[in-house]
Amino acid sequence: MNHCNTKHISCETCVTRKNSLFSSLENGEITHLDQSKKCSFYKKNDPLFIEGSIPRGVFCIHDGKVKVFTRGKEGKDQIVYVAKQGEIVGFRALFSGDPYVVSAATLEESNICFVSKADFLDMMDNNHTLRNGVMKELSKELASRAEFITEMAQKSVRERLASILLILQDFYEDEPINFTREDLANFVGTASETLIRLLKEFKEDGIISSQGRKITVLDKGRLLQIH
Amino acid sequence: MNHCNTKHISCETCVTRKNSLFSSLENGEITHLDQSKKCSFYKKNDPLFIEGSIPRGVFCIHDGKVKVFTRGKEGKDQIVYVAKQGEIVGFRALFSGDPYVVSAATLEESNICFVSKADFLDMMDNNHTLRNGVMKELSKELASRAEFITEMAQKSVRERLASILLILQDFYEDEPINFTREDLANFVGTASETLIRLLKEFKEDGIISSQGRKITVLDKGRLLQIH
DNA sequence: CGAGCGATTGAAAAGACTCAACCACCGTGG
DNA sequence: CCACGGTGGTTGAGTCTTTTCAATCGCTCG
Repeated sequence: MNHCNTKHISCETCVTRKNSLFSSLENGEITHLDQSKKCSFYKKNDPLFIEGSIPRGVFCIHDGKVKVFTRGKEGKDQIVYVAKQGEIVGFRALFSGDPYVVSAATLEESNICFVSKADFLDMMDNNHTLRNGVMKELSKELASRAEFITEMAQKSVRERLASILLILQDFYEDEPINFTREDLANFVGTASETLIRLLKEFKEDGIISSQGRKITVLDKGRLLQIH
Repeated sequence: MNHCNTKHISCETCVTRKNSLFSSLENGEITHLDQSKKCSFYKKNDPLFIEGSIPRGVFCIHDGKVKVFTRGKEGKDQIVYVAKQGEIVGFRALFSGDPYVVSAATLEESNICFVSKADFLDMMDNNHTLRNGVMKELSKELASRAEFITEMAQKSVRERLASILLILQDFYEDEPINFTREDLANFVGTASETLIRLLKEFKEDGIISSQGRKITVLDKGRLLQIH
């Protein structure tokens, strides 16, 4: 493992938790969770889990950002999802009993807690609200993937890039988008050369600006039109 | 509605049910289900539900086949899933409280039972096995969509067609694939002209044969290589 | 018989990919 | 301090794939 254990983050006082799926936990549950979970610091690009391996629990992002991707054709990654602070990653894999079909890795330095499968499933069984939250999450994710399939299958690379930039602008809130060209190409599903040329066009059209690898969306409206 | 109510199909003796998510129901539950559900006959291409409308229950396919699709760019449909006998369609939408983001329609004449949202959620609450089955379904579906995204984003139309033919061959078991070129194009995510040209090539290469709209896979191995 | 729809073909144009080369930046070790 | 190597970013040119548009064909249904 690349990441290392780090100072314990208390669930009880954790502000991130309050806005997460775990917001409904009761005191007893929080205490138990606090005792059994493991907190780790991840450097940029450290893996959380890898396609084909067996799920042993879920990952709770205290701070930082994570990409979820599959290894596609000739080892080219395809990003299917990005998660940030407050999101829980990897619970989808716990129910089927199958190995992961996706991998996850950090996009930047992150603090992430690990909750074992047994603990998570126990909480799911006992806590109705948590269970409903998880079901809701699964449904939303399923819906968003149906839309993403359509996006990928029907749209040109230019249109896909516009959509992804909108997704990422939202994901990064105020801050500029901080993705390598490679990762961006792996999200849009194109060659990095093509991606770079399109970014250049968007830049010339005043739709985005960029400094180094950081991209800022200037004209959201125009991106929506392309998309 | 295009479909019409039809002779009641008894859940108790239903062979289809025994291999479905509802296999775990107990006698009391079956009786209740039997009383409250509605059975209908659907002609080919009749809609089950439509993107944007509010989910009111789930659809249980007694016999027949169903496509699940989104309306994409310029009204072009994108098929994201196909379901057949024994599958329950539409339960993904019940948990989020949001309108459908996909539509569903029959691919052929089908008999399909409708179970109300309240009944379905009640059974979910009370029946642990059903609940686990549903969670498992959701997870599997999520996994398969992640792979499908990668497929669509990274592969050429030719490769995508090969994959889809493999999926459909499995779906149709022994029988020939019975899809309009339009639907096939809407699954692969391409123009129907392109689809037709590629089918012709596959046919010339002896990989498939076709009579009218029916397609038979002759050489699965070669399709796997393309894919 | 004629309308209309799905299937098919052809030709031209647009889009995207590949390959090859080059640049720019950054951290390392001499 | 600077040369070095490596990685990620950028550009150009040629090629292949895919789309688009237009036209034709064949069949079914009223």
